[in-house]
Amino acid sequence: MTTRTDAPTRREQILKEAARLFAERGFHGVGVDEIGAAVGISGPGLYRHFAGKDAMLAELLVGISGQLLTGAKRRLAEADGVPPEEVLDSLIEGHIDFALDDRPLITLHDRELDRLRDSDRKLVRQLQRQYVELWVSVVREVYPRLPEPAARSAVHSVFGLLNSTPHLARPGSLPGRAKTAELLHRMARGAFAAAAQG
Amino acid sequence: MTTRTDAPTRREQILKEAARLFAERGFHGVGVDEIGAAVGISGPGLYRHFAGKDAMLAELLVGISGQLLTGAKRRLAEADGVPPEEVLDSLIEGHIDFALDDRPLITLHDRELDRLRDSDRKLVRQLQRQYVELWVSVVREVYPRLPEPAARSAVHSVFGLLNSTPHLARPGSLPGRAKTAELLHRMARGAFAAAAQG
DNA sequence: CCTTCAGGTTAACGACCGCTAACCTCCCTG
DNA sequence: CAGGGAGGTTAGCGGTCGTTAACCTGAAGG
Repeated sequence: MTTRTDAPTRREQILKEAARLFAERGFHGVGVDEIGAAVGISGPGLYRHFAGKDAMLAELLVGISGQLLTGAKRRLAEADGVPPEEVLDSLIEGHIDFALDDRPLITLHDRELDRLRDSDRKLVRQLQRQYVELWVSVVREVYPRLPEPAARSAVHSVFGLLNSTPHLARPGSLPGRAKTAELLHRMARGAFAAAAQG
Repeated sequence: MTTRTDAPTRREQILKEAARLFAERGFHGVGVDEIGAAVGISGPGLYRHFAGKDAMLAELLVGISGQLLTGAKRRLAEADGVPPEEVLDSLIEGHIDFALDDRPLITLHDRELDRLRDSDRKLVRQLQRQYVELWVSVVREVYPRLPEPAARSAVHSVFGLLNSTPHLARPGSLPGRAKTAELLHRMARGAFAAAAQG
């Protein structure tokens, strides 16, 4: 874990608020003035930190995809000799942590991809594909009888399940973060198990 | 089943194309000229059929929510004396049919709700809530030991799972509609079962 | 045959939005 | 203590977009 104690840079503030606003009202629904206002500067001041509105979205989406992939790779690298069931649990846990802690990013991740420049979109898709394939390989180790296309569909569907956290009640009303994480984890495992039981 | 054989009205054409475009590029990302062009008329001609762009989105979202709720109510009404497991299967089947046959609508359904006028948004949310509560009650009949908050979370998560169909490969490359529907169905049941196994 | 009206058309207006230009003001550093 | 860059500011330009206005046309109906 690389925990940070130092204050966030202005750039990071902007990205965080932009993510929240984009998730709430959509990329085209948010003006640069609003993003600026959210961090206490106004409008064109943002251009001291980013080339443009598109660049903010690109950095957010590339960051998310990269972070997910990097985390998954790390988990896989650390799992030498560990039974595949536990590796899958680790992947699920990592994804749930992300979905619960960075809901706006999860929302953006599958919602605003098409608003990117071609090159950025290709990069993000490539990272996403690697992430999916990594999951598929682990799932097929746990359930060798599951054909690859079905495994891939199952992985996408489980992502849909785990990424449903933004639709869950506003933080506070749900049975607590730990309970929610555990429920999601169990459901994901149950879904995979059922998928394999063809 | 109320199958239609007559040609779609211009209004319906517009709604269908608008749904596709909104799903592809987002509500704010589509201009009225594009919607018009998609049905062979241009721009302001749309205003002979709708009060404005907002009205199209509103009609789409209210329509989706209402259709889902109506279908679920019908399934429940037809299930007198049927074991709750089969009722749940019927609900799942209905939702999968919708998700597979109307992907753009499913996409819009949880993506552009916030772009609605207050009154329309309240209506849609009310319909959605009724739909969720209907599922919750059936789920709790099948799994009486599952507490209500957990059941509600589980239902939302399963919706996420079932609504993942737009992310599945373009039609044709996946293992066939029937196979996909069956896989999704199995996973949904597995997810619920695992949720109940606290 | 004239009227009416549904369903189009193009022109244009007003608002908004992303972005640039020009300028200001600290604070750091040689 | 000069000066220069980092990080703001406001004014404003150019383009886009939703919407309205004004006009046209073909088919139905008395």
